[in-house]
Amino acid sequence: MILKTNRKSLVEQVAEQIEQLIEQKHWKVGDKLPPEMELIEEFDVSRNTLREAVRALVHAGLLETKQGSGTMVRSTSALDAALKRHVKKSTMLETLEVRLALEKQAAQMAAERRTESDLIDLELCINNCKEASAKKDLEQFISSDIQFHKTVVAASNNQLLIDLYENMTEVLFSFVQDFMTIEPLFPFEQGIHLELFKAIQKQNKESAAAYVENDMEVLKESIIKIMKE
Amino acid sequence: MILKTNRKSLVEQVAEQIEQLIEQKHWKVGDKLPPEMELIEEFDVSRNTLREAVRALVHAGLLETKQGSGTMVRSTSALDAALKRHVKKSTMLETLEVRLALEKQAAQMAAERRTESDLIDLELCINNCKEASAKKDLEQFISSDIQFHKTVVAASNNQLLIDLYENMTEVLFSFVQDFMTIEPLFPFEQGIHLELFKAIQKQNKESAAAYVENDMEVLKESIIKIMKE
DNA sequence: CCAGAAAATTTGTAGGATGATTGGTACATC
DNA sequence: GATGTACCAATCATCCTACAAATTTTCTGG
Repeated sequence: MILKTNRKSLVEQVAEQIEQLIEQKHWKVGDKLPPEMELIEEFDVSRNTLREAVRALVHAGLLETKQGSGTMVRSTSALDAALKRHVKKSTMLETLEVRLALEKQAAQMAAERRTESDLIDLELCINNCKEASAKKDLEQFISSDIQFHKTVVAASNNQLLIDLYENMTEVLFSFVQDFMTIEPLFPFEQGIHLELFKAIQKQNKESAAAYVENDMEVLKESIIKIMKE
Repeated sequence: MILKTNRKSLVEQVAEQIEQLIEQKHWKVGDKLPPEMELIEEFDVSRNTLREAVRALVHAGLLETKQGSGTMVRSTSALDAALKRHVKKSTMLETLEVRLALEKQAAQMAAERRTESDLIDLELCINNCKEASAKKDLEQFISSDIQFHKTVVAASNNQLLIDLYENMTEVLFSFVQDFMTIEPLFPFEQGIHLELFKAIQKQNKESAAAYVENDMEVLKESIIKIMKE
């Protein structure tokens, strides 16, 4: 067996190290990286090499550079940027369908694995929604609603699923938030929340999945309706 | 009102153009890009700027450079590389669960939307599996099996779903292909194929989903079993 | 203290020089 | 003729210096 010629380029080595330092929270989101000159000395490479490494991570969405100011950490994961770019080429309905797939699975897994702490979190979200609904505060309702769904997915305890779901949700709502009025849906959404919560509490997989499907179906129809106008 | 300084860096502009040229099939997968010097002239930028742009796309997985040889197009989508990097940090079971979510949804959608042509494709895959099974050809069986599942997902007609599913599948099988012997599963897999095909043919959503779930459950258990050894 | 100018800092772009790797060619050898 | 070797050309990798442009910090005159 012959070993692969695995000699990575200097640029890739530096990029990898920076990525690791970000992942290990040595540099956190929002932090400013040391200026090029210092990094050059630390990594012991030329300015070109360092710049190519940094530029690769900027393109990937992890870093952000501003001329004259410096380089900042923008995100800990390159998946966000790549998914967003890719999803932009898809239609809203396609994205919605994928989100449905993920949330349905997540709801079933949440029903199986939910802890007491998950239930407490979910109840908190439900109360926030109720509060927003009483105040007719659309913005708070939407954000609480999203938080509820995210909390359901979080209870699945599958990090990959959580990451993908959050991306889908984010992209979807950046699509619709401008022209969508979901106010008439308030009572319906709250009903779903409560039923889904009960299903997860009782660890009833099938009915949890059914409620998610029901919810998505309504959301889908209202999106289709809006798009026809 | 003053417009934001929307001036993208030269590097990003060049990278974007190259990305577009790849997407528009001006440069196809496997093609060799012109050497740096020519690209410098075409884009009218400095060597550094061009190299930073190319390097960003190399890191994203779209291009591949070999010293002395040139720069080749490796993929048309950056999602592949990003997902792979991200999924590598997940466990195999997490990946499997996401794949289940996607395929279950896809099977239901396939049952609703399948065309006659989809059915023909599926039958072809089934026959290939049968053939491989008769010859005890493990490699052909696995590749035909994967092809069958991909064809089911393709019948969903949702490109985003298809892209995500293919990535999950690819990563999973690169995990297991080395040490997994699924030969004992031949009869079971073929049974599932046939039942799933019938469900899709009869446009029975529920039973299509059930068969996928059944299939995945068995695969999951056999993976868990192997990992314990 | 404060506004505005000046200086320092930092990233962006340009161009050149040298080294390393790859692919191919010509030629000698067997 | 097949094979191995030496050489050459093309191409990317790395390093260097220089200057431009944007931002932040410091200084200065009132």
